Amino acid sequence: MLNTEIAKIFYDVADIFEMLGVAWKPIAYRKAARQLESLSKDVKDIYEDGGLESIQEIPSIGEGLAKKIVQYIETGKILEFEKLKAKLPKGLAKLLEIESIGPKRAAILYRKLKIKSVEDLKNAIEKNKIVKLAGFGQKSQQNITAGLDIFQKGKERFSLGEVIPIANEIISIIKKVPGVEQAIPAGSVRRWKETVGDLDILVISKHAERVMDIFTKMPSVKRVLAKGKTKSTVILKDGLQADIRVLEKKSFGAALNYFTGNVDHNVALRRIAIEKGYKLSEYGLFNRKTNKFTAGRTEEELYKKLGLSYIEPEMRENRGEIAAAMAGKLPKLIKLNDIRGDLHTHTQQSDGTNTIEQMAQAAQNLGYEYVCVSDHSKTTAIAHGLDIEQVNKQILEIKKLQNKFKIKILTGSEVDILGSGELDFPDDVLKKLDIVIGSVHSGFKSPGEKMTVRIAAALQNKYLTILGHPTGRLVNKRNPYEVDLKKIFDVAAQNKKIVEISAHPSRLDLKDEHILLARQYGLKFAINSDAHSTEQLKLMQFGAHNARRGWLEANDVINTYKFSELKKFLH
DNA sequence: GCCGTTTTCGGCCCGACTGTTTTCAGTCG
Repeated sequence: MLNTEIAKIFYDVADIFEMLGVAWKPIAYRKAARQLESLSKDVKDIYEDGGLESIQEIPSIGEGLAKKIVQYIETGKILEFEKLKAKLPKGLAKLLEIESIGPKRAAILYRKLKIKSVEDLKNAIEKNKIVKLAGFGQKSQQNITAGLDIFQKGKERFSLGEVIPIANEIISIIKKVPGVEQAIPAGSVRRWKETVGDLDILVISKHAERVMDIFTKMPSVKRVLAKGKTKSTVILKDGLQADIRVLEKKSFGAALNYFTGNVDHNVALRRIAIEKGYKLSEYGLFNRKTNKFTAGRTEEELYKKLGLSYIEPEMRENRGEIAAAMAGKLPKLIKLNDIRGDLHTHTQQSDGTNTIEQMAQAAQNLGYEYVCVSDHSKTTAIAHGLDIEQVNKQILEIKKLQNKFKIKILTGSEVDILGSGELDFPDDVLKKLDIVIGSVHSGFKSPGEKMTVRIAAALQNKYLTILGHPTGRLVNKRNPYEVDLKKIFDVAAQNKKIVEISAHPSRLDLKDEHILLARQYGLKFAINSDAHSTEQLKLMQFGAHNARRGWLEANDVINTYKFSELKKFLH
C-alpha cells in the first residue's frame, strides 16, 4: 500500500529535520505519517476519486504535505526530500534506532567525530572516543554500547498472542507485592493491538519503591534500562521491553487513560482539556489556573468532564472516535459473550488434533449454542483435506452425534478457492453443507488482478457462505496477498456473503483497518477461531477484541445470532 | 508543517529518569 511507503518517508524526513535542529516539523511529519498508516483507504484511491483537495481533508495533512503526497503518487519520489536527504549521510538516521541516541546526540556524533553509520559508531566506541565528547561521559558510552547490542539483535514488535502470557506472569508477581491494590497491563495490550512494541504495566500502590525493587529483580529480567521512584524500564530475556509505572489510587483513571494511549488519542484529549481550561496528565484532570484536581479516579469521569462519552480502549487510535464520542455516536461494541457459536473449526479428520465429539463438547462447555465442523477440502493435501466421500461420511457422523449433544453441530467445510476461482467441491456436495467457507491457500504471490478475479468468482458461487481469512496474511510473518479489497467487499455485498474475522492471534484476518473498510460496504461478519484443537476454541477472544477495534456491534456479526436466527439467515 | 467558537499568526501534551552538571538538556514514552 502506498500509505505505508509514504508514511515511512515522512518518518525519515522527520528524523532528518530533527537532526538538523528544525523545530515542529518533525512533530507534524510524524503525526501525518501515523495518520496515513491508520487510513483504511489508499491515498492513491483518495486522490483519484477526489484530487488534491480530498487528500487535504485527511487530518494532519495540509496543503504542503498533500502536494508532496501527490508528487509521490505521480512520480514515485518527492523532490524536496531528495535534496534534504543529501544534507546528511544516509546511515546517520539509523543511529536514532539505538537506545539513548536521539537526534541531538546523533548530530553531535556526526559533527565532532564524523560518525556516519552504525559501523562508524562501533569503531568510535572501540577507540574510546565517545567518553571524551562534551556532554557525554563514561556512562553514556556504556549505554550506547548496550543500546548497540540490542539494536544489532533487532528489536521487532511481538505479536499480541506472545505478549499476553508474559504480561499475565508479571502481573501475578507484582500483585503479590505488599501494598499493591491494582496491577494491570495498559498500552497496546489493553487496546488489543495485534502487535506490541513495549509492555506497559500500571500499578496502584502507596509504596512505589517496593514495586520498583521487585520488578527490576524479576528472574525474567535481562537488563534494567531505568529504575526510578515510580517508573522503571527493563528488557526481558526474550527481548521484550517492559515499562512499569506506579501511581496512587486517586489518579487511577487518569493514569490508566494516559498509559493506554495511543499517543494521538492522548494528545487529542489533552487539547480538548486545554480548550476547556484544564490540564490533563497521568495524575488527573486539573484546573489550569488553580491547579485544583477535578477528575481522574476513573476513566469514565475523565471522559465525561471532557464532554465525551466513554471510549473503549480498542477504539483509542485517533481514527475518528473522539469526534464520534463528542457527537454521542459511538457504536455499542460487540462483547466476547455476545458470541453464541464458532463457525470455523477443524478436527483430526483433516489437520486438527481432536475428534468431532471432543470439539463439540468443548464448544458446549464454552456455553456456545452451535459449532460448525469445517475441515479442509482435498486440494489442501498438506492438511489432509477431505475428499467427497469423506465429507459425505462426516456429514452422516455429525447427524448421528447430534443426539448426544445439546449444542447444535453444523456441517461445513473450509473449501479451497482454486486458482480458477472455482470451489474445490461440486455444487451437489456443497449444497448438503450448512456452512461453506471459501479460503485461498495457494498462489499467494499471484498478481493482484488475478487474485481479485479468483476470489470474486468464488463469491458468486451460490453455496458459498463465508469468505475465510480474506487477505491470507500472517501477523509479523506474511503480508496480505495482493488483492483489491474494495472490489472483493463490493462483490461480497452484492452476493450477500459473509466475511470472516479469523480470531487466531497469528492471523487476525481481516485486520482492524480492513474491518473498518468492509463495514462501509454494509457487510456482515463471522468471527471464527479456526481452532485446530479444543484449547484453540478459546482464541475467540482475540477475534472479538479485533472486531471491537473495527468498531463492530453484535448485530454486525452473524455468530452472535441465536441459532434460530442464524438458521433463518443462512437460508 | 498543521490548524483555528478567543487566533490566518502563534501556538503546537506532559512528565519521569538519566547523566553530566550544579540547574538542565536529552531521551523516552
